[in-house]
Amino acid sequence: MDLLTVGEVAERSGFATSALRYYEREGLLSASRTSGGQRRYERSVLRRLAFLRAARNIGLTLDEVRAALDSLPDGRAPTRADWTRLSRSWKGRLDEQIEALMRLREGLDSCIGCGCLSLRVCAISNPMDVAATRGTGAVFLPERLTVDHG
Amino acid sequence: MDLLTVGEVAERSGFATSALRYYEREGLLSASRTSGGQRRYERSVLRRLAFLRAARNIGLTLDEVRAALDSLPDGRAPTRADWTRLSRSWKGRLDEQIEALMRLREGLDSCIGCGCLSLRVCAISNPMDVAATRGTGAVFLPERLTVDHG
DNA sequence: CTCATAGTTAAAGTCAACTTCATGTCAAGG
DNA sequence: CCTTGACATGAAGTTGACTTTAACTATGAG
Repeated sequence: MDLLTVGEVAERSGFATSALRYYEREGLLSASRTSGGQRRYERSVLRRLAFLRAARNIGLTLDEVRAALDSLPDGRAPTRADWTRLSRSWKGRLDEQIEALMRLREGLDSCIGCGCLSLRVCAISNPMDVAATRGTGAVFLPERLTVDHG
Repeated sequence: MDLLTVGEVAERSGFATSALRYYEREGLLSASRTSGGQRRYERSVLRRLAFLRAARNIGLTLDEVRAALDSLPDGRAPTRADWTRLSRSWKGRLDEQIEALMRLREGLDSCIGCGCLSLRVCAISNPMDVAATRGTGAVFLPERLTVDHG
């Protein structure tokens, strides 16, 4: 058997079938159809899904994943340059995230160390002064990390 | 003026008034009312909101923030023990997050270094082997970081 | 007293990334 | 041929953390 059913792809990739159909609607995946209308996937879809999972793990949105995938012309395999470029940009994002969290942790460490009795005098819990001088909004983290879903 | 209006609290805390009302509905905040029904906040609410923002920055859900705030009896100021306990548990969470991201970055580094031409042979893009032996789902990150909103 | 500004409510909308549901069709072993 | 389990679709539901809307009221400077 050369082509895979949606169930087989689901099992092999770890994505739910509903997710696979969703990705197809979103233009991230494609599949041929049987005469009866059922999806049949080529094996290469597994690589694509692996890429997708890795990207999602790193925190990319589906829009970003789509952009990355679209930068790889459909027929050909990704070149070394493609892959280097993509993974390097991912690394940059990871670097940023890690740095932001480490800064946060540093603040927390000094706060535990100082043994302050009240939240009033503690820098990490009472960043209003910072907010006052820098405007409202993000205090500890870069914008991107503090704006979640709302 | 001893008590603050919702607008003043919004400006000083950086939260939108709609967020402040939402927090009140959710039992995270409280305020007295004027004869006309408008909210009037005590100054201490600013500390509470600072705590809230710090916690949210670290990635706690509102449920978790509520639990933390509920562990501080309403009338009294948080003791040193309270504060140490809370910030220590936050640090643990940060440590975990940082470690997960660093592991991810390491995989990415080795992947860039190896110069593999195809996603097929690359560990970070093609974790199916791992998935096959460890079951489906999280590949690079601990469960908590990979399960987002769905 | 007037009027702009700021406040009130309940209910519905938003966003991302899916999942669930209702209803109906396909594929393949016996 | 029949049945069972997998697959199809569109529409609606889920989650968390808010925001927006609509319709109305309070506050306080002038």
